[in-house]
Amino acid sequence: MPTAAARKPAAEKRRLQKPVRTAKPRREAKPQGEAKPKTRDLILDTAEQLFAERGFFGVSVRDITDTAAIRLASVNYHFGTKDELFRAVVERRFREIDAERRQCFAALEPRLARMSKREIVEAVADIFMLPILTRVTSGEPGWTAYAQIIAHGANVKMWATGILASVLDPVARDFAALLARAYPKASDHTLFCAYELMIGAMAHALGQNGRLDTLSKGKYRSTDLAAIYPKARRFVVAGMMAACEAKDG
Amino acid sequence: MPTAAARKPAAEKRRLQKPVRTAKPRREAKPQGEAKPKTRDLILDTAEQLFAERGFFGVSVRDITDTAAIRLASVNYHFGTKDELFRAVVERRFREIDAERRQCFAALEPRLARMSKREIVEAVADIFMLPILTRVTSGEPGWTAYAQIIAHGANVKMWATGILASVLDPVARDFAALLARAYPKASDHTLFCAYELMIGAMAHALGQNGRLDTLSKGKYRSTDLAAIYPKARRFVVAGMMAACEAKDG
DNA sequence: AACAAAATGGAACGATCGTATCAATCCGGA
DNA sequence: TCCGGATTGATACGATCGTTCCATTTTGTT
Repeated sequence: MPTAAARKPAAEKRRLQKPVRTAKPRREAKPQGEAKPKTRDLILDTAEQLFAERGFFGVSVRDITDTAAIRLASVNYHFGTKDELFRAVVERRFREIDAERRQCFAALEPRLARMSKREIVEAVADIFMLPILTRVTSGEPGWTAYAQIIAHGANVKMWATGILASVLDPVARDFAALLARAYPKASDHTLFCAYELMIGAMAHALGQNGRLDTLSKGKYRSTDLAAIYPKARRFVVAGMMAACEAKDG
Repeated sequence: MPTAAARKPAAEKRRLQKPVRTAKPRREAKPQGEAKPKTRDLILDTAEQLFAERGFFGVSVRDITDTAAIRLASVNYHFGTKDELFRAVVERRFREIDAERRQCFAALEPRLARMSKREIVEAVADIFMLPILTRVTSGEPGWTAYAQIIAHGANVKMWATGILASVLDPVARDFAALLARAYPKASDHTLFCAYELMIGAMAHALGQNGRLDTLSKGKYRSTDLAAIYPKARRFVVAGMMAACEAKDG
């Protein structure tokens, strides 16, 4: 069990003592188009894995560099601070997911007028889940780690309204707007609640927290998302429809 | 933004260097029945608040003692290690919640045979939520913090299968067994999935992560659980029924 | 081959970490 | 009033934290 942590005032004080950032040589994106982004991606992959397991504060930069067998200065060179590294870890995967989601939205738009309420709600669930689900089940462990980081962060105010807000917010509005097409008379409160409840249920499933394993004494696995998703889909579709159809909403 | 963290091998190494615990004078429970549990409860309250805000690794013992204006040694005296303090924080509230839930189960048992599927599923949602919901909405901030700690931990494998497992596990089985009374033909996989999906949705709402505030630009508040719960209840009841009624379950 | 830029290796800084020690103080029962 | 255990104050220790610096090596381009 790891133990240490950091005191908030400390970091602030240290930063205040040296306010002038010494214009360090730091790359934003690699100029070479293809072959050798070794260290940078290795840092991202390793950090992603460790952040997923123990959270931002549970991982030190030295944990990452030791695991990846690289030197401490490389992290500072490529990413600057630990915060910026975390942000880079999240944004790398998010870009890919977000692009696919936007394509799905665009493809859906012309068909929307002819879709039933249920079909629209099913589209909300699928557009949210399928892009990340297919990647998680594809086998690349990085996507599982990313899903866990999001599941983790979405349930902590500090992250959900902090670093992750820029990632979570725009999509949320898109989804709520889509829900509104099925339920134009539902209030914003109802739409946002329905969406957030879906997020909670889906994130809990995506997080692969191992509870299904212990509850079933090893008979089922929380990593078997292929078996879980059909049930999760039914759950959230029925849930969102029930929430949005309430008279008082 | 706080920064530091701890390296796992470090704590283990340190513990290994001094394996003999020097039988310290540490109380398990206060002998005095009433008036003066000042410091001990102050530590618990402060730790609870900070753990809820930044998580276990985001809070140092000195954060707690500084905030509470007490001395560092008192934490070690009353609780031993930081891990034991965290466990004590969780278990204090859990005992109260768990007792009430067991009463609810007992009170429900004689009526179960005459209840509809829907009524049983509604009972699952209510018995899970109402004990903690009434306390959170009662105004004591400690219960909000506790809810956030659980919401946080339930979505991280490390906690959900670690320290929190002893808290989450027995209740989960009770609830799954209750669900099985409504859906005797549903598989364990279906029942556990339905229950866990409810946990995910409810925990996300209980966590009061502030996303409802930002999404609605301040119009609604994620802390207004009285407005959210009716919708969450409809959501999870419909969701669990839909999940359990699937033919392939 | 030569050279500037990109990247790494190695070491260090000061701050903070969890935990422990121990004398001084508090406090209820005798 | 006194006394012994419960509790606190003050301080310390070694380890680890995030971050930085600079000399050295690698690398792409001329």
